[in-house]
Amino acid sequence: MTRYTPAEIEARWQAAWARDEIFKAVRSADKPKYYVLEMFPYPSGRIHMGHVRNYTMGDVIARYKLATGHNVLHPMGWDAFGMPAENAAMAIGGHPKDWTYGNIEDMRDQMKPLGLSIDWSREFATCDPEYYGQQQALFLDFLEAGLVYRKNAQVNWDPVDMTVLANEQVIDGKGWRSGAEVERRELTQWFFKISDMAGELKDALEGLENWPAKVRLMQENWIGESRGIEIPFERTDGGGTILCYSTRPDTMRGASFIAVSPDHPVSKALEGSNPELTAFIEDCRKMDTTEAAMEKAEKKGIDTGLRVKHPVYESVELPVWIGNFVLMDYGTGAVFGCPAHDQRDLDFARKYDLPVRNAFYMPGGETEVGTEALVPAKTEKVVYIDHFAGLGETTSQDGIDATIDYFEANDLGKGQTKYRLRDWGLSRQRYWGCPIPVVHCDDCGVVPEKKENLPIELPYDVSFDVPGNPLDRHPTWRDTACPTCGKPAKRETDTMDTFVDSSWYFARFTAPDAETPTSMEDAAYWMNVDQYIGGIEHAILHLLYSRFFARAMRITGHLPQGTEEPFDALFTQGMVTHEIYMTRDERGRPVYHLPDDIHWTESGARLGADGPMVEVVPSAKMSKSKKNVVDPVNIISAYGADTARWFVLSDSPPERDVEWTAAGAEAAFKHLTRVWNLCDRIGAMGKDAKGEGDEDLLRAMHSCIHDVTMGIESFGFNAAIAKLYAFTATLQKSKASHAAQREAVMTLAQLMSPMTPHLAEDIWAHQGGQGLIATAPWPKADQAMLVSDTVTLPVQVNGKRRAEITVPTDLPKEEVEKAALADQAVIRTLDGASPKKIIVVPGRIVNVVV
RNA sequence: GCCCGCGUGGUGGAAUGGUAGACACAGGAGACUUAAAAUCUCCAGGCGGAAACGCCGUGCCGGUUCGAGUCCGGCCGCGGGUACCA
Repeated sequence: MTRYTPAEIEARWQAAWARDEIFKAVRSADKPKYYVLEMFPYPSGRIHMGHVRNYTMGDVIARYKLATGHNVLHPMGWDAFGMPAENAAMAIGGHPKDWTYGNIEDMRDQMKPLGLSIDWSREFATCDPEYYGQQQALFLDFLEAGLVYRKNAQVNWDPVDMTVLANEQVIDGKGWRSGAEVERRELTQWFFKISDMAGELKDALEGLENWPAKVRLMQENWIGESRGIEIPFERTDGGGTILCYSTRPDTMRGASFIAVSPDHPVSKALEGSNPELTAFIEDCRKMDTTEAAMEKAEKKGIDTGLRVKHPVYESVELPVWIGNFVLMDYGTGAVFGCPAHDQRDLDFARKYDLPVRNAFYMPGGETEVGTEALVPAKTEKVVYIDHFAGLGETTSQDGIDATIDYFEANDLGKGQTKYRLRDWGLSRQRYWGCPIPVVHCDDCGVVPEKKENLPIELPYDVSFDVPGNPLDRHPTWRDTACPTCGKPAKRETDTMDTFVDSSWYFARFTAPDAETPTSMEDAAYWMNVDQYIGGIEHAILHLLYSRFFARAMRITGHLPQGTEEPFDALFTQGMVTHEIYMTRDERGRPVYHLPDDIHWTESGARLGADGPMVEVVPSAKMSKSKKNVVDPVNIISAYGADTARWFVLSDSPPERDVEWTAAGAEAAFKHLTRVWNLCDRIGAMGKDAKGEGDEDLLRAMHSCIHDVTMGIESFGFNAAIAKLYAFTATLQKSKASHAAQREAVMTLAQLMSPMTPHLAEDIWAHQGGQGLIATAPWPKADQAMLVSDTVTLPVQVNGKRRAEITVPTDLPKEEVEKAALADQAVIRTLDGASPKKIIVVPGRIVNVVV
């Protein structure tokens, strides 16, 4: 008897796959193509369990598609630009480029032993000049097509470090390194005009049938289409009008104030005129720029002293307030407040003693609004009071529509469809990103770089010992000639948001060496991605940006028609989570520790055997910043890749988060050893050995083929594996003939091959299979072997299970009813009562209702 | 705050509106063994009962249905996103 030695088996078969180049993707007309892609990793330095889970799932699909006769494209690359590389350079010295490429080397070395069916010849990193140079070409084409523009926008500014901070670097309103109170500062920045496509991006969601409904819903809400109206309110001081946007113009009667954003032109004009008001606006500027911070902050305001006329009730004047809760980016940056029918407005009105006036009541009751605003569903009927357009009892939705019509007819306002989606700011004041290929010329202004000068490469000789963007203070890099007039000019020092890098890499994979961003021939053949797999945390931004990019690339001639939605099917896997271990430094800030460094003692978790106690924070997504990561390399070296792969697939449903625990890998290894031993035993049988129960074994086999195939197709990997466990047990106990057992074990190996490809190859070879199992045709379930003659039905009385009957599968309903009523347990439960109704669901259940 | 999910034994989880707890981990008992490991067999939601069996049970409250873990409404808890983390 031989032993299961994964290290040896896995190396051997990986070499065999490489030798035959079976994973190399080549265009071919004789097979249907299948493009499977997992979201590419950020090269943090170590692969973690989330990666193993993600890439193993993709690999199962890729290998299954290969076995079912597809021409598979399954590439891998690196999302290599980003902040952590600069942070590492600041923290430990070194260069972001060296750090990143070193990490890529390490991670590739850790990933390759997993035996993924990847075409490594297509690998690239987004920080390769060959990639980001093409990205710069795309930028120039987008610019020419009017898809990119510049405008002012606010950033988090650290006044001590004199640098722009990412939201993640702002902790409780303070800079993470300096501890200084962060201010908002306005900079001129580059934007993609994604808002122009808002309606289309929303409408097209409906066609994404193979996307999770939750992702489509999240995107729809994010785009946030709303039908409303823009209403100009005339200032009483003759200073013009203030344009307000409202989705509830039907509540106009209840309007009791106007609120404008602190960034609104009205606010800016008043700033400095009055110390109190100036202080208020300055205070608003200290708030984080994040939506969450603004929404959670206490709602505050200040009366500007300005007044506007109510557009309908002309005798009414409304005060104009500045409100810290009004966003300049949404609508017109000004709203009218109707406290009776909006909770936020009501809280605001109660706080500042503003009037609360109903625009409607619920039918049958004129109740006054207290601390809760009256906000019924739009489909509910309400009774409008003294409505200018003559509305009485109707739904809010009808009220809104009628009001918009009335306002438009009387030239009081204009109906508008607006979106919450804002344009995509792509400028970053950082070094480690794709340089924006434009030049600032004193005479010609902002000038696009010439394509022949691409790539505009990052300089290597930079330092991170002082805060700020090293490109800004580089002695010569900025100096260039204006592409238009040739005079000395300065390069743009902003680099691109890393989301740009990941918004088109899937297209680049179809022709990674092309001299242009894409090759139309290759894109036409390989696009779209048939199955995209990645974390749910990317449900909105990455996927929405990629959808925008696909459209923009279509418009600029970089992708063929039909690629506007680049991902035909999407699967969002859950995250791998782990407890977080934390101590605090002398300033009370958290310091995180790796699970490997934690020692569990009777008194709790310690850092090292006698070290300080560690605070255990509940499980969260494994992330480098929280250090709650587990190293899969240990598991691979202890048990082999097949065990690691089997384990991550078997333990929980792929879309759900999984809490990592060390237990379980051992069990997976034991099972694979059992399968190995089984193959060994069958191999040792006499070729002509007869036995009993061939039919039963083959029936179980066909049922397993069916269930595993369905499981793989529906991402039910854990359920598929449960079936494989059961079938293995059946085969282990089987006394069938050698021929039947050999067929069974070879089929078992095939069904396992997407999950444990190395072990499967070995069993296949051991049993004398032809060629590689990876390219052997996928087994088909014989329908005739799946049906049985009899079926066991549970019998319920009033919905509670009381008995079981076994009847012929094709027994007519009336006969099933008779059989159920004849059952002793049913008779006992009925206790003489006569059934009112009997429900027979063929093949499933019988329910007797009394 | 807002948007989107999730919640089932000691644990991970299974279950087209149709027998809740498949499969596995941890646990218990047994076989083999001088012994241990390994392997194999069996038990195992809770309460009551010798057993047959009965009652309860899928975060909480209510509803729809012959029948609800699954659908609907309202809560609670946890997680993801919240536009400069990727």
